[in-house]
Amino acid sequence: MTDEAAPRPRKPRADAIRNRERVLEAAKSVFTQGGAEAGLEAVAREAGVGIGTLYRHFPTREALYEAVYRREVEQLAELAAQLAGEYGPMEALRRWMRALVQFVATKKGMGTALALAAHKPPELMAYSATRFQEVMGMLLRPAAEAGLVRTDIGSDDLLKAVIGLCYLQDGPGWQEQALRLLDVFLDGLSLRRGDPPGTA
Amino acid sequence: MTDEAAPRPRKPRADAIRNRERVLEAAKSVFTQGGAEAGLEAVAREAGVGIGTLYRHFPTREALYEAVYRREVEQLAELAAQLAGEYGPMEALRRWMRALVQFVATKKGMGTALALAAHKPPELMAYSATRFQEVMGMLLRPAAEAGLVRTDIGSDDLLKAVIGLCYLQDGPGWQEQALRLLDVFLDGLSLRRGDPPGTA
DNA sequence: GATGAAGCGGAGGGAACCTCCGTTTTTTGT
DNA sequence: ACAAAAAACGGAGGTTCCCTCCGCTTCATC
Repeated sequence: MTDEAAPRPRKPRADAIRNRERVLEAAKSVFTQGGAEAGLEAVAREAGVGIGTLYRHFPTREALYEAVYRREVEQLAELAAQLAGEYGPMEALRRWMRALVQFVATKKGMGTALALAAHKPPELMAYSATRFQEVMGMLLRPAAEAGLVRTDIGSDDLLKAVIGLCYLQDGPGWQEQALRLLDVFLDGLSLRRGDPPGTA
Repeated sequence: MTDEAAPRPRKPRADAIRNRERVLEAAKSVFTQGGAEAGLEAVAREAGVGIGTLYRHFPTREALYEAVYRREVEQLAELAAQLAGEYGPMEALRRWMRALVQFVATKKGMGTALALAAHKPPELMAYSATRFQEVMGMLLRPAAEAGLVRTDIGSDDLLKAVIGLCYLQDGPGWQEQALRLLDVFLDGLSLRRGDPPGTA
């Protein structure tokens, strides 16, 4: 009942962190390839850890799904920063949005599974939507300031547009089509016509 | 290779039909209560048939999901005809839309599972959307002809509205809220204000 | 009724889930 | 550098569910 004093929290163990990361990597790979209901033991094997370790880090299947998802969102956000440093505003924007299409693509196979398990996705959705919008803004602003794009389209519009483009489609070969439509859209967004946006 | 002549198709057995129906009924109950990943043996038990029988009728879990879903869509359509005979246009419409809300409610728990399993849902979605729209039209037309509702709202709008109402919400107590919103919406649709829509 | 096709049931082999605990690794204190 | 203890590891194995297979029963037909 007396509140516990400072019990000197330990530094987290290095192998624990490493293993956690490995499992996430493996899970992403396995789920992407084998569908969302792939065996967890397969994930553990791929990660080179015991099944017990997997369960300690992610007590339920759903927890694992969620962690994978969050990690990918984060990586996508980091990609934006990287692209912004490497390319001009327009090209960075284009490349990032392409990556976003692919992200959504893999999620259509797996994210549905996420939605199923628990009903925690509301918070998750909000989280990723916010995160993505931040990133979009980060990429969009420089382009706007350089006078390269229309200024009446906000990052929220842009995000919705991409999601919309992806969710309208469904057949095979769909991804290509979505990417094509994305290019059209970005051309429309751009203010300078005529010069090929091509390589760097 | 020679095309087969008329091989005298047999009349389907009575017990087979009966059992099939029983399984569907049981599946609906079990899935609604215990979630979409409830054991299939539980379904068989509830239906009072052997597990083998279940698997003969529905070779995969997903096939069972789909059949349950289709059946419910069909029942909901029949309900419309019945309500149209029993109540006035406005009341029939209201009652049916309430049933639709509840339908969507159960589907949020189970339909997601449906989406997961195979990627057949595009066709399923189209099917039910079409079916529902037919029914909506059937209920809406009399109300419109009797001058009870605005005529600038079509059955497609109405359907989308309900789905929208349901999908915006998520917390507990959500269903009540959706029903309340539905009432508001229907009041807005109606041309005669002031009289309580209450009992029959 | 007789007959045989169609359907029924449930035992059982296999796969996946997840817990539990003896062993190993890492951190911390000296 | 070393020892002690906390934390994490691995995987055997109990449990649960999946789904096939086949001998028995029931129904439609003749």
